[in-house]
Amino acid sequence: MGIVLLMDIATWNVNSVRARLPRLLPWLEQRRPDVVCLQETKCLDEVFPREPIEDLGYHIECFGQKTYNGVAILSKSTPEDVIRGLPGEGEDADKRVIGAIVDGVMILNLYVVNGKEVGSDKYAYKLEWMDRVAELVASNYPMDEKVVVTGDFNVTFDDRDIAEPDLWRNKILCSEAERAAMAKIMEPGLSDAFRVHCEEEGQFTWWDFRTRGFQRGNRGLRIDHFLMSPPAIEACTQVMIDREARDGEKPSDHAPVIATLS
DNA sequence: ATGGTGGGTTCCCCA
Repeated sequence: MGIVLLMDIATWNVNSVRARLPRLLPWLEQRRPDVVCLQETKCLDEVFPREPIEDLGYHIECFGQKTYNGVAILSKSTPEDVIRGLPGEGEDADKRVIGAIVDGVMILNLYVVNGKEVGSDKYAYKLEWMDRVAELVASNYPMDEKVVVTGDFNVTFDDRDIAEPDLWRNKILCSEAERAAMAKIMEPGLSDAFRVHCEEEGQFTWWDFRTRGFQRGNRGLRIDHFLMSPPAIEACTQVMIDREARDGEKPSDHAPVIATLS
């Protein structure tokens, strides 16, 4: 008799955890995910809004900075073996990585560098940063364990992940080098869990505020992902994009994505 | 259309 696992793991780029509290708190109450990986929390750990989230029964592990970036893991069970940042980083490095083991599942939560524009300095930084993530995954995450690498990857896999693929051809979030960097992260044995369950095009997780892409006919991209090891893929029964959370008053520009392991 | 909107901070940056 093994342990019965029934676990909803969510990922959500909230674009400021403090600004998003009026959406995050009711969403936690409604969806009650067991684990929530947040990105772009945009605050120092000492001002992370712990109380209202703890009141809903969540442990909080956060790794933030002022203004930019910031990640957190909320979990109903106590997280173990928490890691913050990439190996060898200095104190001033971007806060983009937090990991933990929750109920035996090895979770790695990433806010991947955006990269601004193909060929820019930030683009080079993105590729180099993703290379370091690949190193971490290859050396510290055994593929015979349940491994879930999730977050905002700022990379699409193929044309199905892009509302207007010809407009985005070889642009940021869609270039071959970014996709190769994704493939390198996944090389030890991770798969795109969403595509195990859904082959359809037009399934997006991010819509640009500036072009009003959500309101103007679902003009989005799929850039928030669940990469899973074979035992996690085996346990994963569905991956759903919660479009409702992208609608309404003061949403983030990203929808949450929820994976169920059973 | 090299913008647009939104969040955080500072008189602009990042997405």
